[in-house]
Amino acid sequence: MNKKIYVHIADDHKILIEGIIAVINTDKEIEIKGYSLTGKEVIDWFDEKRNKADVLILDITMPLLDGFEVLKHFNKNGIKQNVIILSSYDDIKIVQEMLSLGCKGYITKNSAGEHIVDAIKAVASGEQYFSSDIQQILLKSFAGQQVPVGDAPNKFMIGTLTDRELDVLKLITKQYNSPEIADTLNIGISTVETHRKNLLRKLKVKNSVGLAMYAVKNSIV
Amino acid sequence: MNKKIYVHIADDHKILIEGIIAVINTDKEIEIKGYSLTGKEVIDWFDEKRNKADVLILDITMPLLDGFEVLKHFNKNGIKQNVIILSSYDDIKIVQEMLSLGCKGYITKNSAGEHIVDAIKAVASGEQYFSSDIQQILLKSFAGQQVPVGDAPNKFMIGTLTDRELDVLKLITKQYNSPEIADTLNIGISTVETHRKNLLRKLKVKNSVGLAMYAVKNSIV
DNA sequence: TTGCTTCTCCCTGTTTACAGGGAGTCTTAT
DNA sequence: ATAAGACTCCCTGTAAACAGGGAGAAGCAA
Repeated sequence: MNKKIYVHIADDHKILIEGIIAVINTDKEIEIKGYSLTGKEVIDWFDEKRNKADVLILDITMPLLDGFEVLKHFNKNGIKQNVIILSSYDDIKIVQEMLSLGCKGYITKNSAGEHIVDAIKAVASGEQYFSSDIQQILLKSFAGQQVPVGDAPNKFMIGTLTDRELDVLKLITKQYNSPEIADTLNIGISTVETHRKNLLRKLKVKNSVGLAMYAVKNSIV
Repeated sequence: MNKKIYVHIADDHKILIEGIIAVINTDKEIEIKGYSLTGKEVIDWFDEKRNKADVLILDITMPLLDGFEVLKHFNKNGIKQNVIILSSYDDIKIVQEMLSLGCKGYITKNSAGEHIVDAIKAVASGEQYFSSDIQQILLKSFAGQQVPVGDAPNKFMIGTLTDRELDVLKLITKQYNSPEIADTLNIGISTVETHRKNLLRKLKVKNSVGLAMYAVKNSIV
């Protein structure tokens, strides 16, 4: 038998984590090396505490920092980490975004537990792994005439949004006003309004509602 | 040892169900008698198949029919069923709505797995059970001067919106401002703003972005 | 008839968003 | 070294949204 595969799990629902641990523990080859309930905990676990894991099971929706931000942090700091996204989202744009951020696997929470075990082993050995529903939508996006039709300009613009603009946009969709956004991001209100102006201009929408609708259509939220 | 407690689980995430089963199986007193992935499956399981369970673990967010609809169906058909809500929502209004619909327990997915076992045993013996975070917000709602009983939570206000309010809401999502909406509907700006106020109050959102997000989530647009 | 709801419109304010500028610092790439 | 982009903050305004009231007309049901 080869050496054990060490796994870290990040999800904001503790019950789900415990469940996954229970499922995984049926396999002698895999060992859980800790878990996190927020994106910040994940980063701390890998950064400050210098921990290591062969595979990170990562949820997208988490407090403080979400899965996107975690992967961005890894990339920015040159951390090479095998990541399997475990999410309830099966949106093609989210999957593509995660792939471009370097995740090695993507399974939905609709999957059976055994698939997690399969995914972990596959990714640990350098392969990729996608649950069947994700495989299907990936195939469609390749075979079919590429993504939804109408928003060619939008799709183009999404990449041109800066990190900070995305931060502001996400908070706008949470019904934060400018002072609240400023407070959350620790920047001035003027700065928030500058980002707002640039968002309105870049995305060619009229007002905050347009920003929110854009965010929804493009699965930013 | 007394007789076993039979439990049915309903959640749209199969992984979570498997996890809960794994956690519950550590307790000899409790036995899983089936699970459902949608609200419709739950109703079928209890109705058509004449199955019984001492406790139903019920998620709120599910396809076809959600947790609210399941409880409403039980009430309408005179089915007395011990229900524990297992949800990621910790909103006081949702908790109160569920209590008024007759649920006997409410635990969040942030809870530890052992709390599920505790909750099942408590509810099976006729008691109520709330996880600590739910207890806190319930206490707050009693202690604080806020008594938000009158209105149901977001998801169920949709039926209470009037035709005119829906007209306004749809135009808001198209990034119309109040003067433009007034012009489109041939009514006064004051009237539009009255509808806006009522929408904000009924749907319990902060601003137009909240209205737009609500419209998207509830497939109004 | 009485009561309820919807739809309409008005009033007085305050707060926020939007428009259109400028400008300094910092990092990154050429 | 210079240029470009990102991020930050400031200014002056106007337009719109939000908050909390009141109130009349029409329709419908108990």
